[in-house]
Amino acid sequence: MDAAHRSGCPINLTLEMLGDRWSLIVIRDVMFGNRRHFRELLNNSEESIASNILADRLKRLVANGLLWKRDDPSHSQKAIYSLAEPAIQLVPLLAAMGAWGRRHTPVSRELSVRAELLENGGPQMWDAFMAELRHLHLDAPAPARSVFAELQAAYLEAVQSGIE
Amino acid sequence: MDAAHRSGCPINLTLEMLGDRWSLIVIRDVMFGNRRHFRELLNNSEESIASNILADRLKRLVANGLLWKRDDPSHSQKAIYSLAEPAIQLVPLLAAMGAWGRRHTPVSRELSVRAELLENGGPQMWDAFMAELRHLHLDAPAPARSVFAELQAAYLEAVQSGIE
DNA sequence: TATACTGATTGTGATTTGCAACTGGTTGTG
DNA sequence: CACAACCAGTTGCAAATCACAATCAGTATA
Repeated sequence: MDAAHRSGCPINLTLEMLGDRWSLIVIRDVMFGNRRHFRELLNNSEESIASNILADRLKRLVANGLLWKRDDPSHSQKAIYSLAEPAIQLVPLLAAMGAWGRRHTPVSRELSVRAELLENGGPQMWDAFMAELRHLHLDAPAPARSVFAELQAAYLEAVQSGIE
Repeated sequence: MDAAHRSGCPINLTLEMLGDRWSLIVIRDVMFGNRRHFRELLNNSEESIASNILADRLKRLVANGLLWKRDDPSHSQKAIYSLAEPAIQLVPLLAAMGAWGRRHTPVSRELSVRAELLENGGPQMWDAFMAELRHLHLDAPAPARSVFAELQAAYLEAVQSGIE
């Protein structure tokens, strides 16, 4: 085992990889917001991440095999970040986090409708979502159901009904 | 909403409360190791937490309503830390973290048998475990099934079979 | 040529972390 | 009663990390 690790406990090792204030925010935005470029992640971030932190986290997540990076053919300087399989398998974890946060923290309604939908959908919905993420980020075929569209629709409806 | 929060997203708010390298380690040790005193948490910690960090985390977790503290009648200086309901509801989240860590990090076998059991047991086992935690940490009646004992037995067996 | 956009880096100060020593008090033992 | 062990922390300090704002050089667009 790598001496750099504090222990071989799965909870500890998960914490060592993702236990900071920004890593899962970045993954959340790539996953649920489909943000694939540095600037998209930087400017559309609800929590306004700093650019050096974002650069550092992207580098670390790529190094740890959670994201992967490729050139954008439309622009020689642009990079496209995608979820790797380990990050896709974080769906149940993020669903659990959303469910817990919805009960025990002061969430806003618009930002929690997706968490609610994902919680109620259960493992069946998570599997469908993961299949879709494999299509969007890896080379898997498109699944019949688009959980992404369902989540977006629910979010947009919540935003709309909040305005009017 | 409190202006101290970065956003009203449930994932973000969960991260603000628990997204550091130690908070969930402390909760894990109270929950799965049934460690209730400061020194138990300090000395038996697999990851060797520093005493000032432990003191800070315990204070924060109590302030945030995840743990609660009472005097130990057997010793005027001893304090007993217990899980509050929000922390008990972290069981599915910790199960998901364990399951992910088991697949994507270099876990040790002894320390991952509990995670495996908890993953395979599914929501039914998590509910039974939460009922038992409510008995151990709150004033709920004792449930018929002891998931705690099942987890400990599996862990001890793994340790045994590793030695011999 | 001017403007905006690309993924970052740099500099600075504030905060958090890790480590070791220490504190004031309590309890059990000879 | 003396003394060691134990109790929950606190203190001091160096190192690492974080947050914020300004900046960078190389594209693309007008």
